[in-house]
Order: sequence, then structure tokens, then C-alpha cells
Amino acid sequence: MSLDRATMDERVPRDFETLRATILDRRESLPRRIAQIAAYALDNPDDIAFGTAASIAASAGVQPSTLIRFAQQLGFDGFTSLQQVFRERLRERNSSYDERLLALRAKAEGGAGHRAIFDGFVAAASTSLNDISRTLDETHLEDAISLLARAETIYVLAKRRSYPVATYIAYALGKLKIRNQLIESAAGLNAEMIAFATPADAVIAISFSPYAPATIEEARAISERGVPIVAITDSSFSPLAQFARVWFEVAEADFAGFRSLSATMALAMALTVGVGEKRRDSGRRRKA
Amino acid sequence: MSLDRATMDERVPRDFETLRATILDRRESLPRRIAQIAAYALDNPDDIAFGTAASIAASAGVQPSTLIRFAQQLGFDGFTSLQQVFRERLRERNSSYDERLLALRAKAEGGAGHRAIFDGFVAAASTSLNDISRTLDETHLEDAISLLARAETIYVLAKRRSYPVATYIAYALGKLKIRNQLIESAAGLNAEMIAFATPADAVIAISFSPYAPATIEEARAISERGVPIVAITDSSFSPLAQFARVWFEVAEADFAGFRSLSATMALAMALTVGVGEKRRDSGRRRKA
DNA sequence: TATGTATTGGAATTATTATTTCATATTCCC
DNA sequence: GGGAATATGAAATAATAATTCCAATACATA
Repeated sequence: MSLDRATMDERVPRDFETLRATILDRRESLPRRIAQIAAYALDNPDDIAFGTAASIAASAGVQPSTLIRFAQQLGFDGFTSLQQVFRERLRERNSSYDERLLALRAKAEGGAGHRAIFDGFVAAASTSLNDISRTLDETHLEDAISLLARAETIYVLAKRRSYPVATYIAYALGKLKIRNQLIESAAGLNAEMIAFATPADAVIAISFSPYAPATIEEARAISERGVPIVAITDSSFSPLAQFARVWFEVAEADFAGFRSLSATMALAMALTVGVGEKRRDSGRRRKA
Repeated sequence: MSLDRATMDERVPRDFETLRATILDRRESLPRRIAQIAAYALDNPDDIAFGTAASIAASAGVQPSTLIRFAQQLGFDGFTSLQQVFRERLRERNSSYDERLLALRAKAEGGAGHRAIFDGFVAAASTSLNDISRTLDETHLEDAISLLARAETIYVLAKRRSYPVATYIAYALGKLKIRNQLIESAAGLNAEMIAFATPADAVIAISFSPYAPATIEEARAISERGVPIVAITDSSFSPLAQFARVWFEVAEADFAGFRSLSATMALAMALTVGVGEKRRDSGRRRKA
């Protein structure tokens, strides 16, 4: 007597993500037609959720029995229970994006557990991304990228909360082989570092209220040397905005006293990669 | 000779909103049981989309035949075609968000301008947040927070792409007055730093493929000292997962070769603030 | 190349589910 | 209050759909 599949196999996937992972995992070892229906299922999950075994099989170009074998191979006892997973997915995802955000936030504010905290940060990040996506000024983006693309060295200036963004910019610039210098205060050598900057360079400065005094001071010093500044900050009253040649207003939502960085990150990456592209293009043009 | 209903009535509702309006409009004039199922349908559209005539009728407290009469009264030729409208709604609703994302991404990939690059990063961040929001394992979160809350010092270990997250964690832990130590390689003192760690401490380690060898090496060294590790990484094959007491799988979407950090950031913040809360709570309890 | 094993296609079977029917109850009007 | 029209419940029936089965084929192994 042999154990049946349900006992033998690891537990049957109950949610779509697990199912997806399982399929992707076994993809290589699946027979041809089963693989065919597997690919179809991941590509057209809605069809699986709503179709009948026959209609799905027809669309995927296999026999209904193959569809059932596929389900069984995954540990389900038939097509119907496989379908449940696809339906559940729709149920969970069905609420519109904004509704989901609201729900998340409500849960985060009302709820007690740590999951609620997590939801709060996700909601804050989503909101911020949404906002910046609506409000970003395209002209500013173009101006900033042009300015930065001309720079010999790009200095990156940010402290405290904004510092992670600065490190990411520095990392990305490095990968793109763009000369850059992160101005950090570890050894207190910032003043000397700044003294190297010339008007042929440029600065990306990031600071949010309450503005780190060091950032402001260094931004002032460097702008007095005639080095153009691109600033990311949170309002037109920001001292950074005064020194900047181009500046972006980014409103980050906050949760539990910590503001999201997602919008700032997205903008920072767009600037960085934008500069990378611009340089490649003009480099090519110059050669041609 | 009288015209039949289909000819008499205005066209049957083809989309959910029209259907909803029609029902609301006729509500007053509907017979009791039909009104009952009508109310149920508007309150539980998902059930109508997925259920069988019998199951829906049971939930709504009517007979299956009533359900069919309801459909016919609205001009459909049976329950099945009524159900189509409810299914279509789910399909569209579900795709609206994804489509928006896809559109963003398509614009980003196809489009030329720098705005497209920005959109790409926003899309990547949104996707990542979405994913993690669905897949995060709550138990892991609780375990990780408990583990970290017990630690005397929390060490934060991450390089390169993950380094920004580490700096943000360090910043947040600092603000919450939680003792922590960022393991950075500036002065090459990492080995010495690690030597201070004891099993009473804990580590948050972050690394994504391709895993920075230094991160892996240091994680191994520190785990051999018996210091528990909470890891954030991208797959169960990650070397980090092996050393970790608790680990999270975070799938970040990428754009233009740079992966988003938004999901990792959200998780990192949840861990940090979660630890802060837990400590406050248990501190209070101990005093009481 | 022969032999056993795994895979596939297609029809037969079984099950589930929608729909119809009809008897009964309720409502509304004269 | 009586009768017609409408509404409802419950079970019978028809339809649709899932599953199983078996023969045919492809594939791997010796």
C-alpha cells in the first residue's frame, strides 16, 4: 500500500503566491503539456478564476484532462480546488487601490499588532509615491538632469534622515561610473572636501524639516563657491530652496514619527539614471 | 399579442454600475424576496461572482428559483448571464491597478523622456510594496521583533545596495534610543567590531543577490559566535537565510538595472519601530 | 532496437448546477 | 369576501461541467 499524493507531498499551496512559487520552482521538470498549461495559468490567472475546465483547456491548447492532471500534480485533488486559489486571489485583490490604501491605513491606525505597524509604513510609502507621481514638475526634472550631466564631479550632501538616500545615490552613481563624492561628516573633513568643488561640478542636496544645520551650512558654503545645487526638500520655505539652482518639493507621508523615503528615493534614482543616460547620449553624439 | 420582456425593457445592464443603478432605481417596486436578493447582491457582489445559484440563494435566505427570477426581472435570461456582470466587474477592478502600473512601466520602457525613467522607478516601488504587503509572514515579523527586542545591542549589517537601508535603520534605532552598531567597512575594523558581539545581542543583516561576499562572511562569523540573526534577503537560496534565526523574503521589482528599496525599507522600519514599541511595553510591565 | 514507463488525447461517466414546473400562498382589487 | 393576478417554495428536470478511464503515443533505458 502506498501513501496517496496528499500525504506524500508537502502541503498544497493555499494562496496564489505560494502556488506561483511552486509552479516556477517545478517548471523545469514538468511534462510538455503540463508546462504549457502552467505557463498559461500564470499568464492568465483571471481566466483560470472564471473559466470552466473545458474553456480554459481550449484557450491553453490542451485537453481538459491535462488541466486536471496539472492540478493534481500540484497536490490539489482536482481542477475545482485549484481554481479556488485563483478565485481567492481575485477576492483579495479586488478592492481598488485607493480603497486598499485606506484599509491599510485604518488597520494600521486602529490595529494593535506589529502587522499594523508594517501596514502603516507600506501605506505611508504608497501615499508618498502617489503624491509625487502627481506633482512632479517635469521641467524641473529635465533641468536638474541637464545640470548634473554637465558636472565633472557630483557631490552628494545629506544627513540624518536623508542620509540613506545620499548613500543610495552614491552607490548608483558609482555603478554608472559617474564621478561622485559623498559629503559625510565622519572625520569632520567636510569643509576641506567642499573646498575642492568648483563651478564645473554640481551638488545634489537633500534635507527635510527639521533641516540639519550642517547640511544647510555646507550647502551655503558650496553655493557661495559658485557650485550649482539641485535640492530635494519639503517646502519653498526650506533654506535649501534658497541656495538651489533647481529644487524639488517632495511631500513624504509619515507613520509613527518616521517619514517615508520612497518618493525621495524614486526621484533620486530618476535623477541618477537620467544623468547616466544623458551622458551616454551626449558622449555618443560627440564621437559621431 | 404583447411584446416579450426583452423587447419591452430597456437594454439589459452590461456593466456593474448600470446594473447597480437599475437595481437601486427599481428597489421600491420589487417583490419582497426579490428585493431581499437584490440587497444581498449589492452588499456581497463577490459572492455573486463566485458562488453557485444554490449557495448564493442559501446565503441570502431565498430559493434558487428566486435568484433566477431576479435575474430575469432585470432582463437577463438567467442567473448565469447576471453572474457574468459580477465577474466582469472583478476582472476589471482587479486589473485597474495592475494596468495602471503596467501602463506606467510601459511608458517608462517605451517612452523616451526622463519623466519615463521617473515613472519606472515609481512603478517598481509600488509593485514591490504591493508584493510585500501580500506576502509578508506575520509570524516571522513577530518572531523577529521579539528577538531584536531582547538584544542588548543591535548590530546592523549591509553593504552596497542594501547599505542605505542599514543607515536608515541605524538612524531610526538611534532616535528610539535603542543601542545599535552599524557594521561598515570604512576603516576595515569590522572583524574587531564583530568580536564584541555576544549571544545577548542580535543582528539585522540585509543582502540581495549578488550577495556581497563581505556581508556573507561577516554574517557567518557573527552567527558562529552565537549571535542571533534576523535576515532580509531575496530567496531561500540566499546564503544569509542559512545563518539566520528568522529571515524575510523580499522581492523588489527593478527598473533600469536598479532595484527598488521601498519594500525593504518598509519592512526595516516596521522591525525598528516594532522593537521600540515592544521595549516600551515590557519596560512598563517590569515597573508595574 | 526492444521493452517498460510516462504522457497525452479523446470519449464515457459521474457530479454538480441552472433552470423549469407546478402546487401553494399571498396580495390586491372589485 | 371572492376571485384574479402575482409571488413563493420545493422538487423534478435539463444542462453543463468535472472527472475518470483507456487506448495510443512518445520517451527513456538497457
